[in-house]
Amino acid sequence: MVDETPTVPKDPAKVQRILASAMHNFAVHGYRTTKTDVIAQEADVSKGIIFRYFGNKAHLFVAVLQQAFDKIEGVADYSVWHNSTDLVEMIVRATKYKIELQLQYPDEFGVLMDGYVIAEKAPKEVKAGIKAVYARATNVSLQELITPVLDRLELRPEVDYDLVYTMMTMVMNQIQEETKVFMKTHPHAELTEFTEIIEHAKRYVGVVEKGILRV
Amino acid sequence: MVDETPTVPKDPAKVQRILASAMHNFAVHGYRTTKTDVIAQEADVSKGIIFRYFGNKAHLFVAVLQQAFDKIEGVADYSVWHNSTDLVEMIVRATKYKIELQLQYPDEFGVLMDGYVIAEKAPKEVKAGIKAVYARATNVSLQELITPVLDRLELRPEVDYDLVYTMMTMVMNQIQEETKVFMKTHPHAELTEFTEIIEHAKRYVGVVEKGILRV
Amino acid sequence: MVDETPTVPKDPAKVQRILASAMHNFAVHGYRTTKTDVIAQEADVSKGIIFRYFGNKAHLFVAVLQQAFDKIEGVADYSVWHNSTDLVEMIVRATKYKIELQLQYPDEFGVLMDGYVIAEKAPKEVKAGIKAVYARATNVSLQELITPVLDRLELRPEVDYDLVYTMMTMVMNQIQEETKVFMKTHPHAELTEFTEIIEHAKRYVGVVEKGILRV
Amino acid sequence: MVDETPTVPKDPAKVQRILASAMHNFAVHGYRTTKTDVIAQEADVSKGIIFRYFGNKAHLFVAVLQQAFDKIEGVADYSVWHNSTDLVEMIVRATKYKIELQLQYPDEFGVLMDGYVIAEKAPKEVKAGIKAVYARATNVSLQELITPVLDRLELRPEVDYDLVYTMMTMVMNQIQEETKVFMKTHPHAELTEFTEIIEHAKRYVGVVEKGILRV
DNA sequence: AATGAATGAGGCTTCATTCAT
DNA sequence: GATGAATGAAGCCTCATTCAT
Repeated sequence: MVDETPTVPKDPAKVQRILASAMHNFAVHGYRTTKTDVIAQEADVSKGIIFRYFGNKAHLFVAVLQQAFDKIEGVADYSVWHNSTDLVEMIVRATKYKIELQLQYPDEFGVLMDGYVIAEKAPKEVKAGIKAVYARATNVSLQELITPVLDRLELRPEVDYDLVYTMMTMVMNQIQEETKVFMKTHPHAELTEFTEIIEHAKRYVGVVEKGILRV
Repeated sequence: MVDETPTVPKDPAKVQRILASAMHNFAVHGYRTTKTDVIAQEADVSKGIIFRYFGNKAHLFVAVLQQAFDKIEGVADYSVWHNSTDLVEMIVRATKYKIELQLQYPDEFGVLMDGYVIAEKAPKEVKAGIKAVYARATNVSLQELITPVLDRLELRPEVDYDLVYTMMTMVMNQIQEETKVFMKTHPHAELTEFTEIIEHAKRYVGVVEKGILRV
Repeated sequence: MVDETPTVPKDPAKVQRILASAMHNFAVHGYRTTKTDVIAQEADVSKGIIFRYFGNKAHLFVAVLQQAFDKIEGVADYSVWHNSTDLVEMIVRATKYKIELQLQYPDEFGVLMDGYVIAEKAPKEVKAGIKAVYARATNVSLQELITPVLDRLELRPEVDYDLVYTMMTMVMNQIQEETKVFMKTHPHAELTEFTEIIEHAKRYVGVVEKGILRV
Repeated sequence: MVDETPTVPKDPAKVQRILASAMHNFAVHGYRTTKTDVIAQEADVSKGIIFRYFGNKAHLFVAVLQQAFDKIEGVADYSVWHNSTDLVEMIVRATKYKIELQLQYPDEFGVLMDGYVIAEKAPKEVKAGIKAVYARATNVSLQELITPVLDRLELRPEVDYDLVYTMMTMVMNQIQEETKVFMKTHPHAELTEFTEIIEHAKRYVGVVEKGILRV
């Protein structure tokens, strides 16, 4: 990894305004449709400074992606996940927490959500950068978070931890999707309005635990 | 629904070649990266005719999306889904069938997969069109396909059909994802090479049916 | 050598107008200072067509250089040089002829004159192209044109053909320089107004033949 | 002569560093390709001061050109030229001396060499300035240096001093060119390696004196 | 009706110049 | 007076769309 723009002193306030503006635009409009002019304008900086700070649009995108990760990662409170006695409690906590994050950092979530999708279609200059960010970011695996909870449970013999991990991922994805949909129709919703989704989460995990069939 | 270009007589053969070429390009490169020049060239058609037939690139994309749906929809053999005695059998049949479709119509699947993602970021002219297509397409619900099977099962009291439907959707999405990943690394794979994924499908439905916990 | 822009049909009239406009601008203003907008405007074509035809500014410059060579080469009448009985006659003919060419193709001469100078400072993409043009162009050497004349002369023993060739090159360069200066102050001069320069040429060759010292 | 920036107190050390840095960059990369950032950086000076001291890039270039002249002029030892008994001796001395200068001040020579070429293509703001420098610089004419030597020689009747002067200029130009070529392939050559070029110089002057024809 | 060459608005990027500190 | 971060005009190039043939 080469530092793209060797040592350009950066005004942190401006860097943040640029990243915020870019974050928002990339999240809402995607990579290609976002114009550097607009980013500059919304960040209340000159167009030139973007290139001074980030080299080019592609690098800016990668920086945005990285910041999205860092921000989410930085505020992530894994204790929320760990100290649960059962999967339902865990999914409830996790869901609440994730929704809160999403309400607080909607653009960061937006960018991360389709960052990988974008990577495929993106000019190859961005591709590598994006993949690098994602690679660096996959340190904390959901699997190891679930493990302690599973250790307290007695699983059916044909069920291994990997299977549970995958099932929980499915549930999280589903909740994520429901959240996304709800947020689109209720942009200014607060956590309390998501009770229904959390109820869903419980039911999904209920199925994962006990199945749908009467014994 | 607006008819894009009022009354233009169209050569069906050319329409098909254009749609096929556009389908492939949109699937592989995405909307913005795909160039009308290339579409025209691969369709062995003049560039002008694309605009005469479809008005503009956005409309063409919507038409492509529509055709993707129609094609998939047209070949869909719902009997495959219906006549199953249990969910595992159903998911196995469905998965096999879906993989076959994907192998046969990779571009159609590709376009449909990120059509909705694209919709968000797309110039608003396309947005409505895409949504319309997806709206029209959700007629045949997975739910009603599952229902006959569920009617034969005895469910736990707190489980309703909607819940099962959602759980099965999750499983299908997961399988879809696994298939996509596998196909990227094995572009010319045949159905027989997907046995592992089908095994996964079975296990996922197993969990949905019986849960992970030892009774 | 790769054909830069595979098979773009070109309107010869426009190609010529572009080349002419570019030729003039490059000759007068140099590579960097010349703007593609201006070239297009003066050629009465759209900006886009320049890139359609020539790929980019660098390729356009090389094409201009090549055409300058071709044009000069194409009209070059080497018999003018050959059939001379002595060096003075030869230089007179050659000078007249070269002046005529310069009056007729001032821009071509201008471009060729500092093409090599430009090459040094030019973006490296142009560099190779320019060198290639010059390499291709050095087929007919001045040396072999002079040789037949020299064969008829009796040279002093310490003088070889190479020396004479170099001396004649110096004289040609000097005449070239004088012509350039004169043309700058008399842009619309005709051949008859160059008699003084031709007289100079005679005197220079006179010195080359007989020296300045009284025997 | 316009004083570019009326009355700005200048730190002589910085002025020199700027001029040196600019000299080198202009010599190596040419006017357009040279960036003020790089000049400032290499001069270990802020970019702002360049504009405070020199007004703009164009004026800086003129100043550089002027300094190149002054430096060369300042170290020029005309006695080298004067006290020669014949032209060959003179050209040998002169050539050696000029090569030494060139080895010592390559950038100054480089700038002067294509300063005039640049003048033509330069933004007209510079044009006048450059011409002014060259005009001021041609005070000491080669002609008057040669004159004393010529006074000792007996010339053929049709040969006047002007003619000799021009012939000697040609020779000097030729030598200059050969030197330039040699130095490009041998950047760190020392004077002793230029013996061949000096031999050439002798031969050229030999021809100027005695001609190529056997009497 | 079809063609595909031509158009030009619009995007990214550079770099001389300014000006707040 | 000096600094160097910030500015934005200006340049190159792309590609959806048009229109003469």
